[in-house]
Amino acid sequence: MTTTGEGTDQRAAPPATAADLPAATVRRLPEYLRALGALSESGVDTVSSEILAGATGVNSAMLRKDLSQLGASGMRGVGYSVAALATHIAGVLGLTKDSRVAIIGLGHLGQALARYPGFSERGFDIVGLFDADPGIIGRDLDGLPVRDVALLGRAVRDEGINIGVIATPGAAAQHVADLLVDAGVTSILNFAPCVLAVPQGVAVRKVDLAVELQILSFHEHHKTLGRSEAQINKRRER
Amino acid sequence: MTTTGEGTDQRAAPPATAADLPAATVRRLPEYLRALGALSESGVDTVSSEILAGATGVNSAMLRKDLSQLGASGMRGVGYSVAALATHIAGVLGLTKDSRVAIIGLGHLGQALARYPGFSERGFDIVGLFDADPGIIGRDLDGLPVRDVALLGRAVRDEGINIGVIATPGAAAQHVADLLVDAGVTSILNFAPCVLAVPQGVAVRKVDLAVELQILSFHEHHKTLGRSEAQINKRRER
DNA sequence: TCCTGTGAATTTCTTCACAGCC
DNA sequence: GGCTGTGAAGAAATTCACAGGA
Repeated sequence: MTTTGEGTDQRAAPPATAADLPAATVRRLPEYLRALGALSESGVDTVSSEILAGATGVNSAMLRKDLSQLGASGMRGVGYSVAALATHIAGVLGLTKDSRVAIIGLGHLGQALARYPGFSERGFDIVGLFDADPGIIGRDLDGLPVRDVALLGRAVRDEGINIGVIATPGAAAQHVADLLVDAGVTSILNFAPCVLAVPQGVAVRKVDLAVELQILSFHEHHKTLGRSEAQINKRRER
Repeated sequence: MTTTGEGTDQRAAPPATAADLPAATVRRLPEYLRALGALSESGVDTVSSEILAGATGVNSAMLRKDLSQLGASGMRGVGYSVAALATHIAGVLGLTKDSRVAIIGLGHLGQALARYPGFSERGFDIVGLFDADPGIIGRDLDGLPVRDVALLGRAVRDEGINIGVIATPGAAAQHVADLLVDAGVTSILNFAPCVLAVPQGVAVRKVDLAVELQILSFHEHHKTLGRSEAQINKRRER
């Protein structure tokens, strides 16, 4: 995973809530949700764990275990209600209210993120764009102006921004993270190739595009040595 | 994370090679490499596991275990040679020879990827751009023309492309993956929001930007519900 | 003394396999 | 018969803790 910022909870057993879901389960929930959306559009209204697992590349027992941990419940002999399950997962993920996102750093990647339709489609409103480069400040991206990063803290407070996406060069990323944290943001998605230091309680997820390619490079490099293991891929008719 | 394509190895013990590295270790190697590069630029030439672990956000015992599995070896009482370790890791990852990458789908995201300097900086040469949209085919991106995706198979073979990056809409992704696989590509990085079916032996890694935000949304949603967390502000370090 | 390398313990994640309900 | 929910087993990943070399 390419992720940091997880909190470790060593507190004496509190009443179990959805907040106690294993990290591995949380990672899979968005995937389930996407598959459910696709099924829903195809007019399917009930689905078995076997089918849904196939559509998301996981084992069906794991899927059932994940769902039972949510408190979601299927019907024995029948399966899960697509609509009910989607609603339930969306609720657990907190997608019932839209999040307000700021993107900091509007180079090529930041601009692509700003225009990525997948964000607004899934309830993430991009409400602020910030950069430090005077040559970029003032530009307009699909109706949103790029503002000076010096205005970031105030904007976070005034505009209810709760997620920050950092797409700056590595050298600027820590400074931006500090600004976000000081303004009260507790969720950060970091595309810069560096590890961010943040206080406990702030969640950081990191996506490094070059890292992904390097992992592929490893597989490519060692494939000749007679291995395979893709296994998620049961082959499929096509 | 938000990643797939990892293998589970249930084969009877083959001669141990670098190819048998645990998936979790492989995922961390690029991160170590990046940190080593930064140290190297700062003129540091020896580093302890404690320091390097700090720079990459992992536990020092895990770092040592990872490195010892590579066959890399440090000097007791001293640490690791930054240069030697970087060379060693790059070798294991197969970064000694440049990879040849094709990007398929040149919407906003694909264009940003095509221009992302991090790829070429780390030895990934983008040598082909492909799209199905006549309005995009023929455009020029920093000197590379966007070609018709119908030419993809031939280009893979003629130009030695060994990694495919899919940045198309979800509906087109499986078709593109099939083209890549049929042409002999065995490493695919998928940005489309769907699970790809590929034969065994093909490595697929998936990056879904919206998934990352949804995971953050979960943390955001449950942070308030989480127990008091009296000392959310442990603050410190950086 | 400082730091690596590693067995053992621990925790987390995944799969199996089957009881129970429709 | 089909399918969920789950205890128990198994595998993987992580951390501990310390022996031993420089």
